[in-house]
Formats: sequence, structure tokens, C-alpha cells
Amino acid sequence: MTQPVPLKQMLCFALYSANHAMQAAYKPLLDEMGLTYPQFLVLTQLWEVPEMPMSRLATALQLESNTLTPMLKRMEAAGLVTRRRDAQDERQVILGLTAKAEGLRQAAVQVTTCLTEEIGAPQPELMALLEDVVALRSRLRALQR
Amino acid sequence: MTQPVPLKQMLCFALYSANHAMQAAYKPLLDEMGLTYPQFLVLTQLWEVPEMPMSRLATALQLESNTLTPMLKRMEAAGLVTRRRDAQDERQVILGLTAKAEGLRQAAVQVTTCLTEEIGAPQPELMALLEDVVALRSRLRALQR
DNA sequence: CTCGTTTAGGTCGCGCGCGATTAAATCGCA
DNA sequence: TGCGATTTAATCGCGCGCGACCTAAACGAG
Repeated sequence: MTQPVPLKQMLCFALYSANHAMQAAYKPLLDEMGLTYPQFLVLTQLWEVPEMPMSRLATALQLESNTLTPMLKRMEAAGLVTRRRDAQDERQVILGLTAKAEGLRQAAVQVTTCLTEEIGAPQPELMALLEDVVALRSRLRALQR
Repeated sequence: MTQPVPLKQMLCFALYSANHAMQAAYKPLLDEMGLTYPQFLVLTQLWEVPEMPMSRLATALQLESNTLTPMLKRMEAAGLVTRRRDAQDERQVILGLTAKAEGLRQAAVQVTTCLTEEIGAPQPELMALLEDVVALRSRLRALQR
């Protein structure tokens, strides 16, 4: 008679609920910028590399076109990104940043910095946790193939 | 000119993508049981305490009625849970487990055990990571008030 | 006992995520 | 060169999550 592991001791639930808590913490700050959490992640990637095909963004965020296409269209409608077909390869859609999105860049840096401080945990510990979470993600992705 | 933190070094994205990777890892196993990931978490809680009001489940999972009500109705329709009004306090909905859900219990234990092994990380490390993620979640929730 | 307040659920709308499928452009190889 | 295989987006359906709002039951001070 094997006992189920209690919810509180399950790593999958810890990740699930910590992720929700993180999104809730970002929410008020992103609301001021008029961004959703996934949109903020998209822009974070584009602030690093301001022009890239959708396929590359998909790889970076580990999201599929069925998630990104509608989201990017909403962002385009909101004047945050540009979308154009690559002349060399008409299959690809090249993404770009608008001036509006560029204007949000500094505010976004403040958001992350501010939130990292507010958490109130020592920076080295957070870095260590980051590494561990990334390592777990790698192991989990390895299971997919 | 503050540079944005790269996506790969952001703890929020690590959590976000690790959570997705975890759900993807569970997916094939849960598909066989006919469960979604959130439904699996609900049952995990009910396998521990087989009868409880919705409010208690909401607290345990940190979810609101606007998420739980439709999900529990789907689970009721699928013959997984029962829902009845408390005679003492007609506001409350008491949740219960069906025989069908009880029957899935052992399989669920196998799923978690199997997946924990497949990850291929030492058990102590996973426990340490669990604690760190839970600690982060606490700090994040503390920001909400 | 009464009436305002609190608590527990429910409804609606919207934005993800993703499985399944499709269309079009490009590639590769016979 | 021609044609099947691959790659890239897009579309559709559905199940979460959650903000905003609503209803009804229970509570509590006077």
C-alpha cells in the first residue's frame, strides 16, 4: 500500500505554485507598462536581440507557433512589435521592436531589479537557485526525446 | 545605460520554463490516466484528504473559485469527484472522491516515482531544490500583501 | 430581530499553452 | 529538373488562471 507523496512535498507542485507566485508578483508592475507576463518575456528577448525570426524566438522561449502567432499579433496591434516576411525566405516572419517597446526597456530593467530586491533573499542564493532550476529544466527536456 | 538582464539569467523565466518542462514530462503519463496536470494536482490533494470544502482546496492549491469551479465541474462530469452542498453551511461545497479516482491512486504514485527516477538527479539534491523553491514561493507570496 | 458586512461559490471575458491539422515555401536528391 | 520531404507559420479547439462582477448564505453589532 504505497502512500501518495503529499502535495507539499512534490517538486512539480512547488514549481507550479512558485511560478504562479512569481507571475503575481510581476503583475502590478507589468500592468503599469500594459504588458502581460509572457509578453514581457518576449520583449526581454527582443531587447537583447532586436530583430529575429519567429522560429528563433520560439526556441528561446520554448513555445510553439500556435502560442506565439496570436500573442505576437496582439503585440503588433498594441504597437509593441513589428512582423514582416523575410524576402529571402518567405516562410519566415521577422520580428522587430517598435519605438514604444524600446521606450519600455528602462522601466523593465527597473521592474526586475526592484523585484529581485523586494524578494529579500541574498543575491548569491538566488543565483544558485537559478542554476539548479535551469539544470532541472535541462533534465526534464532531455526526457522529451 | 542599464542593460536588461538576459532572459537566460532571469529567475522568473527559469521558473516559467521549468514549470512547462515539468508539465510536458508528466503529460504522456497523465494522458493515459485521462487527467490534465491541474486535475492531477487536485486529486493528489484529495488522495491525502478525501473530503474537504472547496475553500480548503483553493487554499492548498492557491487557486480561486473562478478556476476551480469550472475545473471541478469537468472532473465531476468525468466521474472523478463528487460535489455536494454542506447541510450545516449551505454556502460551502464539499468535495469527495469517486471509486474511479480512488482507482487511479496507485497509478499516480507510480507516475511520480517513475518520473523522479527518470530525471536522473540524486534524491537529496531534488529535496534541497524543493525546499529552495518553496522558500522562494513564500517570499513571493509575502509581497502580495 | 434587523440590517449591513463578511464569506463561499459561481459566471463571464480574455490571454495564454498546446495538440491536431493545414498551407505554403524551401530543400534535397534522383 | 522535377517531386517528395522538410521547414515555417497559421488556424482551431479546449483547458486552465485570473480580473471583474454577482448571488446567496451566514454572521454580528445594536
